[in-house]
Parts: sequence; C-alpha cells; structure tokens
Amino acid sequence: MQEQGPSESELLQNRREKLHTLQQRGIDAYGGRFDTTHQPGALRKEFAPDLEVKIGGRMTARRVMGKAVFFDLSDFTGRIQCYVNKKEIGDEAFELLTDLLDIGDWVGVTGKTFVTRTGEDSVHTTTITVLSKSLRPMPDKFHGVQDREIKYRQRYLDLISNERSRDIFVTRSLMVAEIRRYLQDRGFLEVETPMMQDVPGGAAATPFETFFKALNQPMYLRIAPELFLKRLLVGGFTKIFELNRNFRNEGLSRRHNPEFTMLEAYWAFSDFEQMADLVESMTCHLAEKFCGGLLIEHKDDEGTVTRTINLARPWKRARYGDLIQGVAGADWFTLDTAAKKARCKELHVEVSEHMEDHEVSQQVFEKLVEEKSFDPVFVTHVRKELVPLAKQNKDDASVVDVYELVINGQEISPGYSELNDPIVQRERLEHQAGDETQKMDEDFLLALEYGMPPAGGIGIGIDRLIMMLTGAESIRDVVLFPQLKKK
RNA sequence: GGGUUUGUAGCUCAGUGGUAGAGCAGGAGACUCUUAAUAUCUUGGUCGAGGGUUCGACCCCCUCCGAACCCA
Repeated sequence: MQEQGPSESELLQNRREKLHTLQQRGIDAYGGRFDTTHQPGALRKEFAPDLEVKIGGRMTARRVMGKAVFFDLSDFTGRIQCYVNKKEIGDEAFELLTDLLDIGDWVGVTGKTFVTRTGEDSVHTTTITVLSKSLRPMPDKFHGVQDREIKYRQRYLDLISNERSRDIFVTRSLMVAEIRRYLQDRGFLEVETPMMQDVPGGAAATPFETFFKALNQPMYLRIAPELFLKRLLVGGFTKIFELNRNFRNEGLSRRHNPEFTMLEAYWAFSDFEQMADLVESMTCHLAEKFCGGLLIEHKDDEGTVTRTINLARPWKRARYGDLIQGVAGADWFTLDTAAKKARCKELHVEVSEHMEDHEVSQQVFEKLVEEKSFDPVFVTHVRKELVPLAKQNKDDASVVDVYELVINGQEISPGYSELNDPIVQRERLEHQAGDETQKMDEDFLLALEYGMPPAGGIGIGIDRLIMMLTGAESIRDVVLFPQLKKK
C-alpha cells in the first residue's frame, strides 16, 4: 500500500517542505479546537448574505487569479466557495494561501457571506487558519477515485472525491436513524443482545469461531440475534428491536459481506401479516422522506435510468407454490424430483444432481421468481422445513405463517408468526430440511417453556434495503469498509 | 473453487514486438469575480510481482498477488 516511486516522493517532498516552512514561521500546521458557526454544505443550504461566519473544511479546489483567489472548503455536508482579496487580507495571509497551503489541507476561515457576480454563494474571507497539513496528493479533482480497489481499501479518498459515494453513506445514516425513530415512535424498545454466543442460532449459516480465554471455551460471532430477542419476549419485553451487525462465515459477492447489518423486531400478540404491514409502511415512509416518492430509479454511471422500482401500496402478496407454478408449470408439484430437474433444463435453470426435491423448487424460485422480481412481493406459504422457527399454518400443515419480502431481485426481509410452542419448537428443530439446519439451543428451549407470548417478528437486511433505496449496485457501495482480501 | 475482464505517472486514462504518452494534480513565472478558471513553460515511470520465448517484451507464454463481474 505504500509503494513510493521516486515521483511520489517528489510530490511528498514538496508538501513536507511547505510544512517545514509553516513550522519555521511558528504556524501550527495541526491546529486544535476551532469553533465554527456552520458546516460548509449546511451554510450553502441556509445561505443568507452579510452573515459573519466561521467555517472549517478541506480545501478541495483553488483558483488563483493574480491578486484574488477562490477556493472551496468541503466536508460531508457539501462545499462552500471562499473568496480572498490580497489587498484586504494582507500579503502574509495571501502568501500562506497561495504558496504554503495545498489542495487537500484542512483550513478554517472567518468572513462574511456574499454573492459573487456570477451568482455563487460565497464567503468573503478575512482570516485563514491552518487546521491540518495534508502530506499526500488528492485524487483527480474531476473524476475522483474510480479504481474500485482504492475506493474500498481507502474509503476516505472515495468520500473526499466522489459526491455520489458521500451521498449514499449520508443517506444510509439518516435512514438508519429514521428507522430507529419510526419504531421507537410506535412503542418499540431498542435492545442489545450478545454478539458473542456459545450456540450460534436463529439462522442456518456458518459462524465465525473465536475463543474466550477466561472461560476456556469456544465462542461464535452471532449469525442472528433472534433467539435472544425471543428470550426477551419471555421476559415481558413485548415490543423490541435490535439493529446491528450479524456475521456469517460465507462467501463474498455483490450482495454478501461477511458482516452485515440486520434489523430484527418482535411484536407480542401480533402476527406475520401485521408485521408485513409494518415493513411496508416503514419502507414507504423512508422512500417518501429520502427518495422523493415511491418510484425508485436506479441509474448507471451516465445517469440513464436502468430500473424503476414501484413501491406503491398495497404490495403484492403471493403464495410460494403459486409463484413457482406460474413460471414452471401448473403441474410442477405433481412431478417427481427427476422430472423437475428435466423441466429445469428446459427452463435454463441450473440444478445439480444431489439436490433434493425442495431444493430444486427453491432453485426455480430463486432464479425465475426472486431474481426477476423488482417491485415488492410478499411471498407467503413457504414450506415449513425451510423455516423451523415459525408457526405452522392452521389450514395447511406443510407450510408456515411467514412472508419473505422480495424487492430489487433480492430477499430483503423475512417475517414470521413466531413459533411459541416449546414442544413443537423442539420437534421442528429436530426435523429440519437439508442444508437449512439450525443449531439446537437448549437454553432457548428452556426459556420457551416458561411461556413466550405469540408474536410477529421481522428481519430486515439493512444493507440490501439501502441498496434498493439508493440504487447501489453492490453491497460494497453501501458498506463503508467492505471486507477485501489482504493485499 | 471455475470462467471472463482487469492492474501503465499521485489520480483519470491512451498505447505499439523496436528503449513510454495525454489530461488533471505538482513546480516556475503571468493574471483582482473564478468555479473541471485561463494561457505559457516544466518535473515526474522497475508499465502489479517473478520467470520464460525473442537480437529486442508494457505488448506473446507460464506462475504468483490484488480487484471487478458471472458461475458453483
């Protein structure tokens, strides 16, 4: 990461020499507290002329024109232009700006707001304070960092130079805050449960293993908080949520990061249908508040709309079996496994020989339904073997009372009528299907025996939700520091 | 794990089997309303790493290290 060709050290040397000159003149190049009145972008939003202001930011552009200089100060809120006139500010400060500061340095200014002749809201600068000298050259001022590897490994350079990236992460933060507020306003209590667990339960996934020396025992990073949140239902915490990281020791892809953010919420005396309503209304609330409405446009780099997601309510609800029959034929479920696999070949769905019957159906679902569903659809009546922690349907014992919400071609949220019968729960965990095996957590089953109220529960994959709402193509574009292989 | 693409100046990108190019950034000096400021001059490279083929390799071949996309 630190290859220094001769030319780079020349660039570095330049900046170090300027730093040296600053220090010789008794100027602190790494200043301290600087009480600002505004943030750069915020000042621009609430701009009024003739305000005395004090702002700090990174100098991201400088246009020197003889005895006048324009420069931009930026931070995550945006940028504001500053104007300096040599006669007004004095030779020393002018020279500081033109000869000793570089693009990339953190700078504080005081001055009075005004509008330039060309109509740009600006700060007529009267003093300049060095806040931090940057010793490295900035990325291309126009294109920003394009190299994916640099964007992810040195995210700060991406954030400095790409407004689009900055916007996504600001929006993500605001959305997460809004989700918390939305749930709190409806009586949900935010809780924190263990991320280090001795039985990694609540989902079917490979955990990360670690070791706790003091207790001389292995521990696992959680793959889901579910079983602890249910213990809290037993404890009388009847409306709760947790919004934090889960860890799954599986592959990296455009839609998978080993640590990802999950919202789980539980609502006693509710059911999966009411939880579906909650997710639907909350998602629409976010879209209306941050995306300008319920039509979400995804664009490519040229700004051409590549996909439009329509979140208009009510969202479609459809049975798992019906959706599969819709793409694979009405007779699909009358076929034996071999015939199903033959049908898959016709449909250009790849299946492997060792797949069990329900896995073949699931494959058809993923390839022909899930990946092609962009507008929201709640998939209901899912086979019970796939979902051991949900209540069985009263009319059809082979399915469970759950939804799987698909938007943007991805599963974004499951919701259950939570299974609260301790005896049935034990049986269901003992008779799980195929790979979807969850660990038996005796302590959880013990808690259930004390009585868990009937409840609706949801999970929402926050990263995928943010992708859907911001139009990000990859999970790496909504996770600040995605996992990459060590270089 | 497999396939495809990819790695060239600090950044954004060209490039040809015959000793490496542009724009921006950087340096010099000019310029008092610019905004991808402008115009002039200019520094800067182990072409991801290591092997091989060749009189000669950034280019062709092999191995390795990253990254992106697709598949498992």
